[in-house]
Amino acid sequence: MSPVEQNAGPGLPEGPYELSEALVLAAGLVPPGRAISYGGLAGLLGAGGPRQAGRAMSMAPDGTPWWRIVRADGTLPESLSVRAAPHYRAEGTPLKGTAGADDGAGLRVDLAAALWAPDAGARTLLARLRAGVGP
DNA sequence: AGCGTGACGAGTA
DNA sequence: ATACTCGCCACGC
Repeated sequence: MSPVEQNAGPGLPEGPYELSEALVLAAGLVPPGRAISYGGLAGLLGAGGPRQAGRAMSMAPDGTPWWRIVRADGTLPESLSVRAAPHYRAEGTPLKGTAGADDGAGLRVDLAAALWAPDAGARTLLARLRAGVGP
């Protein structure tokens, strides 16, 4: 099964989408071991901005891989970083400066290495999200 | 309407 | 690398 099918399943819900909903769905397309910034996620949708992406993640339902959406510098707020640590370890997400806190505080994702570049399938789904969020 | 807040980001010192 | 400022923009009071 392809990574895209694994994450997107049979297909996206019918639009139109709330922007926050589209952002959550887009986050769900990010494969394990990869990551993208809040601003980057919004950029892929061509709508909203980093602050909206952050707010969407804060409200995201369980099951949303929120730890794959990080700040532009690869960090997350401390409390979130601690909760994200086990996921990064399990997914083998490229990290930078792994030395430091063992509790996962202050982790920094190596975005240069982990940055998610949507494949053809994901780009198709993103295009559908873009089309559904505008109107 | 104004005003503070926030899972942001870029620029400057 | 750290600290601080500004711009951003949706929300809630």
